[in-house]
Amino acid sequence: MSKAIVVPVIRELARCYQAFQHASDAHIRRFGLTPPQFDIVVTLGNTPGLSFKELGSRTLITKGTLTGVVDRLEARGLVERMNCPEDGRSTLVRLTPEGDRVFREVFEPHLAFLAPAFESMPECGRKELEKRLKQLREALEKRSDELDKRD
Amino acid sequence: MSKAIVVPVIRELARCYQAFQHASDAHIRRFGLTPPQFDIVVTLGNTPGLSFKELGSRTLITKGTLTGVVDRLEARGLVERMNCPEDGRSTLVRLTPEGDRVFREVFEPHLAFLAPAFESMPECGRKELEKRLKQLREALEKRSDELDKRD
DNA sequence: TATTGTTATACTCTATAACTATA
DNA sequence: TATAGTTATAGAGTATAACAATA
Repeated sequence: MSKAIVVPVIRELARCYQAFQHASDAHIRRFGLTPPQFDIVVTLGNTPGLSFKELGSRTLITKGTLTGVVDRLEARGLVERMNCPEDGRSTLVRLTPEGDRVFREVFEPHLAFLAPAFESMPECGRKELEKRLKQLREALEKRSDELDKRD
Repeated sequence: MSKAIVVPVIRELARCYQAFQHASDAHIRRFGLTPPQFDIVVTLGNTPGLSFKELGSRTLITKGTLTGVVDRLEARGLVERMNCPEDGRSTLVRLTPEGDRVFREVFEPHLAFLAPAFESMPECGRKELEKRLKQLREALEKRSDELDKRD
């Protein structure tokens, strides 16, 4: 019976992520960014720029949606589009200096704000959690591949 | 330095939940439900009905949004509104027989589909993960309370 | 032919604030 | 006065499919 095994862990995973989201969203909105926009800014942070394809696969935002989210960030001067020298079909997105400033001003305080929650857990507990989450993620990704294969 | 502590665990938490979402969303959409709609149906499953207030706090959907999501589920005949006998201001939402049927037909296969990912982890690993996630969640909830207090 | 990104469409979700009715 | 839910508004995200340019 799969239910007894799956439900308790899923519930905790979902509730934990929701708690994270809840703490994050309220904090992020104070800086005038939506969660997907914040996701993009953070993903682009400390990179030389990423293609739409890569940005999409890292954030799980599909390409049609991504165009819109990037448009809005571009309109606000936080990111810019660049032609990709290696592949004429590809467009790179990178943070502008202003975007980089926002990344640093938003991301660092955001982490500092969340830190107490993580510091309350012993070092070994965090390591353990990290390891188990990684295991589960990899197993879940295999399930997604399985679903894709059915099409 | 908070960054070194927070980032790796958050990243794994986020990636793991994304992997779960990714596997779930694709699966759920095959049944014609959006993720928030599925969330509502699952939350109402095996209950005698919940008030909007309770439904909102369990799913983290704010009240204005919730009205719309419930409207769409009601239009499809999956849920129904009922007056609350104890409090005239309150409205209860519960699954219709059809909604209950969908709950069982969608939720069980959904779990069965995800199960292999969880079964790949040893029993003690799941328990450990569950425990750590709960700890982290409680700590994160405290951070949210902290943010609320500032207003 | 396949891939990258854009555009177009239609709908859902979202925050927010004003509103109604009950308590 | 406070609370539960609705309505109104405006914007953002979403899936999907058709499209252009390049590989």
